[in-house]
Amino acid sequence: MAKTIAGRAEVLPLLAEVFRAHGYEGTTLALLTEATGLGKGSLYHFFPGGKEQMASEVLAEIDAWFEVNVFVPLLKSDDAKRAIAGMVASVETYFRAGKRMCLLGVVAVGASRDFFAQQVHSYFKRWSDALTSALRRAGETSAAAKRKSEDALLVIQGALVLARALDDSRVFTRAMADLKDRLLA
Amino acid sequence: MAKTIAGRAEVLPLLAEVFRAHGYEGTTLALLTEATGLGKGSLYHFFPGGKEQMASEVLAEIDAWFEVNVFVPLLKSDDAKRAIAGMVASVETYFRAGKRMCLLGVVAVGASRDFFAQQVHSYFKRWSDALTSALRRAGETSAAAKRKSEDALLVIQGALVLARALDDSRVFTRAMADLKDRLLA
DNA sequence: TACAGCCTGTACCTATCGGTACAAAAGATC
DNA sequence: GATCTTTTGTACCGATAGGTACAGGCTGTA
Repeated sequence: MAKTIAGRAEVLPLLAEVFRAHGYEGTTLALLTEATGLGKGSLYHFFPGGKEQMASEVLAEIDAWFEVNVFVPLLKSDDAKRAIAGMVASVETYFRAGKRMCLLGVVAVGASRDFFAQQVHSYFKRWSDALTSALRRAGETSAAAKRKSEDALLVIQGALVLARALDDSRVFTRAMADLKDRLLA
Repeated sequence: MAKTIAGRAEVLPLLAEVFRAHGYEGTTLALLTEATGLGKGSLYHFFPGGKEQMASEVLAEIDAWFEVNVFVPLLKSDDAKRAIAGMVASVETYFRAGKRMCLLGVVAVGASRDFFAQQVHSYFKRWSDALTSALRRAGETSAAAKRKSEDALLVIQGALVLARALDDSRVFTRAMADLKDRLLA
């Protein structure tokens, strides 16, 4: 019982890295068994829904991480500016200073978006709403907060893409520094 | 002879749309034959290198389009500000107001980046350099021009990702309007 | 109309895809 | 240690992947 849950919790991050690196369509069962050390038997035991279920659960886990570490602080913190700065810092560590892609973004870009449209939409919407809330509490007008929050999300995604395209993670680091300034200006 | 070249020129855009919509790994020969109406025989006659060659030539064609319509104007125009505004307008039409993905970005994000790293890198680097040049001529300092140009590229990519994730092309339109203001400020 | 190219459709190839079946193993429970 | 459940490896499945072979059709030029 306890073992099962523990096993799942250990396996999900490994699956996540494969999906991140290869995208949904590029990820094969062979890649997944290799990365986890688990045979197909085990994988399908834990995830009877196969590849699609694995991706969906990985997405859910990432979502949960952001919920706890990013959205809630943004929504509940007494010090909104501090929460915003914290968000930028979290994002920077989470994406390994630009060396790690955003799986939600990767999925959004591919054809698999249709399968996970709901999860992808919800993730970005909730993030945007949380940041908008913090921005308003930090003194922005409602309209400005909304615009800035949308801008922030798109800068993060774009910085990840460009850093990878140019194979230069400093692009991401610089963008995060600029973003922080712009959000707290 | 003439027919061959014409055929190629007609086929490439059709291939491009398939790669855009499905990514490199998600694109299958079946999809490609369906989209072009050409059988495998014809496809392999034109592109003996198969899927990889098709993608590479599509990338090259897109690159050429940007070279002519974006990079050169940015580099050579007498009126730098006008050229920058023109770039934003071109980008907006090219990406169909956010409904069309950037294939170079899509490739950069996937595992296929390794195959096309050179082409992807060159595209973004040349774009960035061209925009930097225009910004300097428009009165920016060298450092500010470089930063703003990098920022512009990343905003474009990010806006495409976020617009697709939220399934709302207005995200892209708004981002382009903001971008124009920021570049010409 | 004959001939020489280019072009195309069909059949076929092997490897791998995602997924299933199931029996043996390994753990837990008593 | 016997029994019952969870976990695993292996073999296998049909479908499809990307790619090749090649015979014939089509096109121009003469």
